[in-house]
Amino acid sequence: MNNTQSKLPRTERNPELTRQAILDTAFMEIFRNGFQGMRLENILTETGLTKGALYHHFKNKQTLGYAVIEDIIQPMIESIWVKPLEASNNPLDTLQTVIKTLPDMKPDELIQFGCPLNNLVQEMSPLDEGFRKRLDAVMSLWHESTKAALQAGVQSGQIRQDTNCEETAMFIMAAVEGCIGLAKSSQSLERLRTCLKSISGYLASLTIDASNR
Amino acid sequence: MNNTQSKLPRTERNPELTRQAILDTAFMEIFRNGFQGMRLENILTETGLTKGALYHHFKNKQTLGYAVIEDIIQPMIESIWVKPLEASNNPLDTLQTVIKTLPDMKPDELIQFGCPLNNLVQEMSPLDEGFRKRLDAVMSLWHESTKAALQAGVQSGQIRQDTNCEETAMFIMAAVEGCIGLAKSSQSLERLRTCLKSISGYLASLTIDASNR
DNA sequence: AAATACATACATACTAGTTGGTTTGTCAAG
DNA sequence: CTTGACAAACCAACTAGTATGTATGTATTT
Repeated sequence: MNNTQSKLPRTERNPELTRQAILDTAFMEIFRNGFQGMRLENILTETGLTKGALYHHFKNKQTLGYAVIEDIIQPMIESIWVKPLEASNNPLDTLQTVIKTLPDMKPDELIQFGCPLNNLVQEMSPLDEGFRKRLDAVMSLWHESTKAALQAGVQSGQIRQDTNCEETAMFIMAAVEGCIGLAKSSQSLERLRTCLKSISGYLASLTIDASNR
Repeated sequence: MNNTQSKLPRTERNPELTRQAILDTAFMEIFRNGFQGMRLENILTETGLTKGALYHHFKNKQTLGYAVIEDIIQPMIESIWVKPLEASNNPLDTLQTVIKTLPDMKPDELIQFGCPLNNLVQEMSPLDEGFRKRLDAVMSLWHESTKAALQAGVQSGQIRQDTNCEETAMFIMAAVEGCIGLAKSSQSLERLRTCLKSISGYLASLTIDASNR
């Protein structure tokens, strides 16, 4: 009787669905055009909603942006990085796998628009402290799980004991974002793959057999 | 008699100075707020010019953006990376030096606003093909000089023969941009330094003595 | 169980401010 | 005296945000 399947049941009221539809659309608009380039009007036409609905659920454009970070981007990072690494019994291998399979998820979007998290960091961190804090919090989540994966590699004897996991984790994050960003200027999936491959090479250089110091 | 010292001589006419003043101011505004966030009005107030002057020298906002890439950002990349690497008789060492001394140039700006080139790549590449092409051209310049430095390292016997200089150069660029971008979310110069240090570590892993394959 | 009261979830219409861009005029230089 | 290099005033489009109205759901009272 009730159509919870359809995205936006016009006749019925479903605040949860409505809010989620706004968030999803806002995310894609921000992903494509940046936060400053996002137009509320586009969200309304794409969702079929009106200003009243939007401003009922969100105080203003800024807080809508905050909500996109917390409710869309953070869960995204958690599902791609945090959860797989936590669930794995060989986090180092999982880390390699995640990096390697990254371009397979949504190749077109990844090449064209890059990383939603990094995009917002680069655009909004210097402009809005509220953005910066929330984005930094997500980065910290990612950093912690990556660091833990490396520490597991050290404990399992896969990685050299003298590895600074804190710094190495940061470098891996930087490298991943750098690779994705680099592919954007050339719009080349091939370039992204080869660039990510270098990260694997770097990780390999941290293994015991690769060192003879 | 003529005051070429002052930025903008009001009474006299100096189209070259005027154009440069617009470009310089536009660059800083783009650097801080992004291209979409840049307001022509701000450029006018900061330069003391009017709409007439701006639209005399530039057709529209878009071509002003293009000119900033070609006349400001490209020379910047050339002076920081290309020229030092070309002039050096030990390009690999010079590469290390450039990376290491990067945070010393304009630390505050670098942490707060990141890399002007990468900022524009991330923001505008997906939105405007004209931007993408021009930005990709600058990236290619940077890539060529970095690749040449690595090849010099191979020829001098500092780097392993089996190194893929093309791919490694791309990875270094990605890593550099990634490190700068990472520092932005935390606004930490310290983090930038340690992150860049990891690039040196990676370069070290390419040297002959570090490999035992 | 029905009526009342109130809150939630939107829709419609409008506004104030912004912003890129244009038109026209003017002054200096070659 | 013609062209280049600006200045001043203006315009049309856009855009976030608001004011107001309305339909629907829900709790309370009787």
